[in-house]
This record gives sequence, structure tokens and C-alpha cells, in this order.
Amino acid sequence: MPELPEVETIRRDLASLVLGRRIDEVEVLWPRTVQGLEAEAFQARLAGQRIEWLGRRGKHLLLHLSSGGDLIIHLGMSGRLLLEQGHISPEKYDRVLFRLEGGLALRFRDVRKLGWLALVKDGEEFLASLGPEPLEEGFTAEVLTKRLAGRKGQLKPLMLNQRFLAGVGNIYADEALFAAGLHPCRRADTLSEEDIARLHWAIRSTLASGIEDRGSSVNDYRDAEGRPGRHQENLAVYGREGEPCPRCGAPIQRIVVGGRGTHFCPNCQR
DNA sequence: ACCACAACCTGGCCGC
DNA sequence: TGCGGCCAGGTTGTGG
Repeated sequence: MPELPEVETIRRDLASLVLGRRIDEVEVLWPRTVQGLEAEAFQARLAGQRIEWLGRRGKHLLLHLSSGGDLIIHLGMSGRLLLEQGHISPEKYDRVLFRLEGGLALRFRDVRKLGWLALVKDGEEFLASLGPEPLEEGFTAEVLTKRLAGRKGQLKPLMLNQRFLAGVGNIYADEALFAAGLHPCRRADTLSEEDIARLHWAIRSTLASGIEDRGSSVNDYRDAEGRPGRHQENLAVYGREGEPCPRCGAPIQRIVVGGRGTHFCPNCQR
């Protein structure tokens, strides 16, 4: 599942190859993938525009275009952005094809159709309701403290709430809570100052180490070249039900919290 | 604010 | 071998 580290890996991979290139032609194969515009209008508006820079906001990829607008891409659960050389034709599960200047092509492939693309005036504004970027300097322990104040819900659903914090999904939420030694069901307003400091550090280091490993390929995730990441090998709890905790050896438990599969160590996370 | 649940989707897996 | 049923999860929307 593409979360912040996976989207950031794709952004970095794409940047070196597509920056400054013109989009020659766009082919929408599954119109519902495109939000807010008819497929024909979307295709027509993108053709001829240059990709000026690539950004990321939470799990969204932003392509800033020469017209001044932004193309926002969300990979959903199973979305991939695959960069290829040569004239490509549609393959199974392809939803949108971009043919770029210089014989380069980009496929948006998405088996489960939960991903989407939107062409908007201002991407940052369009995504303004998202919470802070966890890896930016401005995301300090004080900021986290303020955002936690008055929150009575459990930590796990809060970590997944994109309005609370942008970019964390099910994998990195479980990993960050493990690294912080906090139980996923812990009420947010019961954290001490030290708890919050550990959670703050845990969120940032968990995401950073995911990026270092080029993302986690638990199911579907692939980078722009179609390669898996390797962070799944370094996950402490996610997907490891019954396996020994890397810290204390107790078996990792899987429970459902807020309707989501949740992995934790019952000994290290109280 | 918070919670529960449905909807969007489909491959993969289970049990029969 | 096949079929029905359920699960996975990111996000939004609804209703309590």
C-alpha cells in the first residue's frame, strides 16, 4: 500500500526523468479514475504541458504543470506509476497512459481502481485539509502536542486520520506505535510529555527508514521501474502476527482497531 | 469529536 | 475444478 515513503520513492525516481518534459498525449482508459473532469477534457487540457516540478503532500503526488495547474495523483491501494521507454499500448489494469516527449511513457496502473487523478488550479490549496507533513521541520513535538490536545480517540485511528497527520497509513502507523512503545488502543489525551516525544521521534524515524529502504512491498507496491521496495524485511510488527517481537521475543498480536488490522507487541506496547 | 458502517474495487484465499 | 463468500486497505460519506 503506497503510504508516504512509497510515494516519496516514486517522486524521487520520476523527478530525474520527467522533469521539464512535455506531455504529448494522454489516454484515459477508465474515466472514473479522473476526478472532476470528463476524460476528453482531461486529455485535452494536459496535452502540450510541461512537467515543471514534482511534489508530494501526504500520500499525494503533485505534478506542477507549465500552465500553472497541478496534476494530483493518489495511488489508492494498488496504484502504480510505471515509467517506460518507447510507444506503449494499454495493458490490463492500466487506467491512464501518458506519452511524454522523447519517447518516454508513464502508465497509471491500478487493479482495484481506488486510486485517482485530478487536475486542479492549486494542489496545495486542494489538499489544504490535510494535516502536517511529518518529515518537515515544522512538525515538532510541540506541534504534535497541540494536535493531540483534547483528542479522546484511540491512537491508531488518529494516526490514520489524514487530517490529523498526512501520509501515515496502516503499515507505518503500526510500526511507529511499536517504535514509540505505545498501545494502539491508548487514548490520545492520556499521553505524557515523554510519550509524545517518543511518538514524535517514532513517526519520523519510521517514515525516514521506510524511504531509505525505498518503501515496503507487502502486496502491490512497486516503484516507477516496477521494482519492489525492501522495507518489508525491516518491519517490526506489521504482518508479523505470531512471530517474535524483535525487542522482547513475545509473539506479535493482531487485533482489529477502528476496523483495521493492527499489529503490536502486547509486552512492549502497554 | 468520536464511532460504526457502507461504498468504492478486485485478486486471492478459504471452505465446501 | 468451481463457486460462493470474505478479506485486504485509503478515503469519503452517512448516521448515531
